[in-house]
Amino acid sequence: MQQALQQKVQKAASAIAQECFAMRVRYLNRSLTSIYDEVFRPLSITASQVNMLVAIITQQTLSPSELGGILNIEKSTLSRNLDRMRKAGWVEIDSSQPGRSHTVQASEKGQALLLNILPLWQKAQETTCTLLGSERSKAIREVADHARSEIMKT
Amino acid sequence: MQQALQQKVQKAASAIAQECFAMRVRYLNRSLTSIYDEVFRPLSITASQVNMLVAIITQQTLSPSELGGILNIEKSTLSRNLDRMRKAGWVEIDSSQPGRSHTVQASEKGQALLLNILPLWQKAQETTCTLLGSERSKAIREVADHARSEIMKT
DNA sequence: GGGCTATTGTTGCATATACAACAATATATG
DNA sequence: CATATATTGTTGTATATGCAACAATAGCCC
Repeated sequence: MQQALQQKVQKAASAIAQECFAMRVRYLNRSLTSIYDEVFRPLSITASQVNMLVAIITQQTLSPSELGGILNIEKSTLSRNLDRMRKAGWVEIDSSQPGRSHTVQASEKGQALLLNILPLWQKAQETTCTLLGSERSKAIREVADHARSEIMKT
Repeated sequence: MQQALQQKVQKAASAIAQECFAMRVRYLNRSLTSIYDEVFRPLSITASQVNMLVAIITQQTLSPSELGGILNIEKSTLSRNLDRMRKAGWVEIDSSQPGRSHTVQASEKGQALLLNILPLWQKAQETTCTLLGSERSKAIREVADHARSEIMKT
């Protein structure tokens, strides 16, 4: 490969490495998810599942598609994630009205679990805050909440 | 379930929903990754693979474990991701010294691909900047780069 | 009402991710 | 030098994620 081309390639790689937003949120995702997954492990629940459980309990009852809208999770992903949580006994899914939009809600077991999750979550939250610093932690909230409001518009 | 307990559960869920960092970076990850995946689709490469290719080209040559350190990706994940990229012909993996640390580098095809990726990446980058606003975009960079420097210390 | 379209959910397939266990090698320590 | 320990990489297993295609239903327009 020519010298000139090589330099172009290097410059392109450097530019992307120094600027890319996707690379950065993906890095943060891996790093923070591992913190939360680790503290939740004694309860055999993942960070992803805690997120879903929290959203379901907050909303009391809702359809899978509404939940997908709130969390911006694709319907097929949600379908299988919910199925795992149903098998674990944390949520109940009412598919009685055939074909109609299903309803999802937390079971008693799922609600009780959340109370055990809370102190573990607080620990992970603190670890994260220490890692990022409190100013940057606030920034994460601000950015994500803004993105969510923008995405929900559409 | 008792009324008092129900309230505790609701409060816990609200607190987590309003504060959780993991929920937020996971949301951003899904939202931004889909923007980049979409623009890269014509080249049959994913955002994750672009990240890896960029890191490899920037470093010129390095071992899988070094790459894992840079991107904070678990070694087993990396092993399989690299294998897919090798099969696609974008990287070369030298395992000649048996048992010793392997070396990874981009192939000519991989380097040429990066030049085609660049304009698509710029488009995704702009879309993201419009979605987040330029101040918040800067904040993402600041937070992730700080986290990376903290994590690299250890 | 009848047909067209949009919404909702599932399934097949592929990639991304990580833990645990393993194998092989490298390094340190006595 | 020999053994104990640490590093490196792969493989088995499981969850998380999304696209495409499909099925079923709901809603709309005439």
